[in-house]
Amino acid sequence: MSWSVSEVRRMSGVTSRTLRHYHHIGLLEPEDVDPGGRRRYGRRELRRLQRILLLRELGLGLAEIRRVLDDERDEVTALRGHLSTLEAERGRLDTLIETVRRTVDALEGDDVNAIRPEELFEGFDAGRYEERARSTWPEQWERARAATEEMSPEEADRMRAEAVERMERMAAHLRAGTPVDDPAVRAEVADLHRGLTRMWTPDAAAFAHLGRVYAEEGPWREVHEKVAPGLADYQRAAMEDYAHHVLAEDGER
Amino acid sequence: MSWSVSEVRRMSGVTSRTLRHYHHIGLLEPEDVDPGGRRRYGRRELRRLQRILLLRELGLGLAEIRRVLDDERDEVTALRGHLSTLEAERGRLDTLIETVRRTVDALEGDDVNAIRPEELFEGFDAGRYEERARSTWPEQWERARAATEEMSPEEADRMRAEAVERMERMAAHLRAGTPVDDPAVRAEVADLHRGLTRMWTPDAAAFAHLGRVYAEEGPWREVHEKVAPGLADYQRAAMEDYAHHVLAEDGER
DNA sequence: CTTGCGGTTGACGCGACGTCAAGATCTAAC
DNA sequence: GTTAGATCTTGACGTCGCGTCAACCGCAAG
Repeated sequence: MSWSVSEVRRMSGVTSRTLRHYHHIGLLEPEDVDPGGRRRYGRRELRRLQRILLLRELGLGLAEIRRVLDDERDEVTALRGHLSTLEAERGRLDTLIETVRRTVDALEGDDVNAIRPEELFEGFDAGRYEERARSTWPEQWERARAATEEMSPEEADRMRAEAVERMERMAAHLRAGTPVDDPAVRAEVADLHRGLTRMWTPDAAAFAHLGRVYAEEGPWREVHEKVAPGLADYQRAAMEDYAHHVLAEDGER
Repeated sequence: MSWSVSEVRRMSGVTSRTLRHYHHIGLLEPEDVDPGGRRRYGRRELRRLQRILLLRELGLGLAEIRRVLDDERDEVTALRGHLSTLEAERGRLDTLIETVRRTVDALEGDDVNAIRPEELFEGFDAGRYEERARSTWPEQWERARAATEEMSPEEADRMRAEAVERMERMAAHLRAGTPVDDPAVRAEVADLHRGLTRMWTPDAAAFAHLGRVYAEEGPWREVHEKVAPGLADYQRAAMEDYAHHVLAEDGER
């Protein structure tokens, strides 16, 4: 008793292409092939196909399925390994979904979540930092002061708005659990760095220091934390990573 | 101010291959290409790359990203669409994980979940059905009776064990939410059908009827429900589908 | 003899690149 | 000027599980 491709197709619902594929990769060989080259499947093959389909439905890859069926690799072990893969995947999806949802909310500007720059920087007093900046990098401080002085109010507003946008994007990375050395975060920090070069060009040490200043207790930190909890520290870590691995000459691999 | 491939790589962490890929598919064109053919990226391109990386991190495909960036397609709309895709995917994963977990439990034979055939068929009385079977298909009933009479006790045990295994597999399909016309379920039912042919060869009507008998109130149903709630009805549906679409000549497409 | 069915073997396509392989070009050292 | 070495280029194949043509072949019925 043996069955042709179309009979197997009718019985099991798999397409002939799938059967050919399984034959090709040696996962399911026909019982025999008649002189005309047509495949014939016996009872054993149908049982095997049945097991293949069950395991496939459970999400195992064909290579893994072959290992289970041929090497008689322990099915339970294989499935348990697969299970943790699946759970990790679901965890990834969970945070991804959460991140996308928040990003949508932020972009929508729901009035509730909307952060207006004026409000964010309200009561902001950089005075405390001026002193130190002036004494540590007097030249850069002078250039920065000159640059900000030349700015029109509209320009200043736009800069603040841009800063908020950057914070929002950074917060998205933070919520996604993206490591600080990920390309996307690197690109973001690189952009921040490029933005700063309009006033001065911080080297590795200065850039890392700036990150730490942002994260210190004080108005800078508050502004960041108002956008998202943990943002200040996250950004500091990202900036330090950038300083070490990108700006420092000896930091590259 | 422009940057070479390796500079961009250092800044953003993307590989040169990725940049070439994005160039190839027109997602990110270099600002210009010098006479030697080397790519150079400007500030605009870096900003674009940054947005690409953010959207990619949120799980969007490159085609979708291009649509958002070029046609200025609404970012929020795109993300919301994406969000529902992600949520559907997570739902799929949820049931998949649950199914795999239960399958592992069943295979492990945790003593707790182990269903011993003797126990399952304990107190089983097919007598109520014999009457009807004998009157409806007298010939087949006679063949079945003869076949079972010839069986050794070991054979009978093995048959019961096989029946339990089949029920377990069916239960896995049920819990996975697999539709009854899925290849994997078809293959399972086909196997059941082949098993029956050792005694007789039911046609479409008889096979569908057998499915309904299994699902009726009574010991057959109880045996199935003991393995998994809903199994009796699920199997009936699967058998009816098989009868209509596979066994019936006019049922195929 | 033709038509049609059911089967066959390639081969490309998908998505987002990784990974060689072979050659071209730029930079610094000699 | 030459040459080594770093950097960069363009192909092209591999991944995973098949879907989807395209072209052809053998067999039975009209």
